[in-house]
Amino acid sequence: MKNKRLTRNFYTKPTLTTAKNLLGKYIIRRIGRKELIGKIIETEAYIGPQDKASHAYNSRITPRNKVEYLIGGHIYIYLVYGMYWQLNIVTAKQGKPECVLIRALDLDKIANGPGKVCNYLKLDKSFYQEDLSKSKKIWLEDRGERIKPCQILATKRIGIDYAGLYWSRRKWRFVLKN
DNA sequence: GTACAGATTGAG
DNA sequence: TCAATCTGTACT
Repeated sequence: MKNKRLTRNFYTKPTLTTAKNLLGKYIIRRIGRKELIGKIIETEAYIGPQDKASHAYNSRITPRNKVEYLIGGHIYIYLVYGMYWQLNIVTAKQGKPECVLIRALDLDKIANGPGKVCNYLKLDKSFYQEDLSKSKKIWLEDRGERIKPCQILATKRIGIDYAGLYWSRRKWRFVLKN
């Protein structure tokens, strides 16, 4: 099967669906004439208005999170703890502040953590609001790998205990087994 | 202009 | 288990 760039309609599906669909897909980052390619092996969903752990909880709109309200396919990238960049992919339709955090990639080395993902892919603020369906610098491809439901592990989310047990225990983190 | 909290990481 | 670390955000 031919490598296929993911188009807009991949990103506009329900967020939990897209979070699972993203597993096993490839992220392509072009730097000049080089390409960095990594398989997505871990994702985490954030569903804005209802999700206390989300920046868009209670439909908040700030200059930082406003891209979450755009139609799926845009990049939401931001700095946390003053040191680490977090790569998110905006999902769902326009007006719905939902996104998926890319937590881990498999490149030549394993990027097992959101901060490392951005470090290895050399992503920073300049990618804010980049459109994955059009960008020449970064996009996603389906390389024909079939992921079976039994390969997907759903676990509780990470690093958001402050949001309370109810939200931190939601199994919205998806890991690709091996 | 200023206070403040954080979707992590790596060391112990 | 736990603290380093510092930018962007939000509010005055």
